[in-house]
Amino acid sequence: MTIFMTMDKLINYLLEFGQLNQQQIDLIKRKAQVLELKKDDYFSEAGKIPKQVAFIEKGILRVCYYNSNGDEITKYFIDENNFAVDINSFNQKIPSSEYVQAVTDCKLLIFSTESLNDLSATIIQWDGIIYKITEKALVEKVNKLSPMLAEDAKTRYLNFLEKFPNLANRIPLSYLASYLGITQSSLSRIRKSI
Amino acid sequence: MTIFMTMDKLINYLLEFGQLNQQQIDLIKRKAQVLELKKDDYFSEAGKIPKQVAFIEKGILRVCYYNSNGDEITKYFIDENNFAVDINSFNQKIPSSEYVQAVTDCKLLIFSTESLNDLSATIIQWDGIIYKITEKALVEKVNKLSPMLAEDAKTRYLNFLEKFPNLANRIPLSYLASYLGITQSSLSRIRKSI
DNA sequence: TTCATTATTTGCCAAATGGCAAATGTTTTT
DNA sequence: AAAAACATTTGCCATTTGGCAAATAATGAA
Repeated sequence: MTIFMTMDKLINYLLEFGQLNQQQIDLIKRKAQVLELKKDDYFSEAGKIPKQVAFIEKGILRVCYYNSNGDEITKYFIDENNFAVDINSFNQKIPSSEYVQAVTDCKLLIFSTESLNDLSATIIQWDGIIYKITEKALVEKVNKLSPMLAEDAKTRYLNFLEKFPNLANRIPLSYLASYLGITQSSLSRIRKSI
Repeated sequence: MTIFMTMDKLINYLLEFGQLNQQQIDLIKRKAQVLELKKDDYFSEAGKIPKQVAFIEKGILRVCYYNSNGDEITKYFIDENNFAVDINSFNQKIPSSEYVQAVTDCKLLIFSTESLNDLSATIIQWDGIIYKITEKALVEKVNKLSPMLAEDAKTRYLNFLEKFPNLANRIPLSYLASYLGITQSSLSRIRKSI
């Protein structure tokens, strides 16, 4: 084991969206920092201006917020091989209204604002790659959410189980219930019925 | 009235996302074409590769698709001062799975793939502006859909009424019901209860 | 281990929504 | 105008989900 990490997942992921030569890849690796989060740790918090973007190499994060009613709502879960950031707050440099929290132990590769600026200035394809990644992630979220409206809660739960096997019983009911748009009691009954 | 259209809405909209000089503005205007759609006309159809992007200067479009059950689902409505396109299919040049249809008479400004390429090649800020617009539109869609899951159908209907006053009674029940994720009968009853 | 705290399940009943078919209303065609 | 086609409303009843509180289970602290 050397001090040079492979960061294979990150690099392979980036290469899906554009070409990079070895020199560029090395630069990207130098700019990334490893951050390990324990279950329940926060990656970023509401009220703060996000200063980092995370690539999830291992583990699962969730994005949540408090609605006008004071209820904590899980907006979505993000799993391995995806970037996590409140994109709006990050770009506009305004305080986030969301929390990003580890729901399992996580290994993240993080990029600071400055690192991203450097990469953007040095690697000509960088902005295009980031643009494609962002767009794809957002389109996926819309396409995921949209049909959920028409599904009943049981179907939504089963789809969640399919996407995140093993997770359902390791996170608080409240996380999952609010993501599914139902009460904890209802989720508990749905669980029992399966 | 000269042959030079003002296209003020489009230009003002673009200027929200970046600076453009007069020469660039004139070029953009020359690349845009006016397209008037009658209520119920399609701007683009599932199965075809989208070759145009539309800016809605007047009117309202809806994006819809058929789910695995064969039901026609309205994914969302798009109103004035927004761009409309199946971004995924457009960028990847793959057949769309969605229809984009006028739900009122519309006046659109359309850009062809070639025009957009020209603009991208000529106006240095173009890609950045389009990127910001795309990102904002997608983030808005996610932020709109996400809380709908937890709302009851009546609340979703009232929110729709607020955003699109006057539209609810001018479009088929089925468009609205499928957007709200409920049956037509339920929507009819909700209407009556208000 | 025991107690205290927190999370989950359950019972009970009310409210929301769906499914289906018939009735009514509207639009289009002939 | 009459008929046909289509859209919306309504009745009836089943199913889903919510609200609330109590019971039970799981977790963490003393």
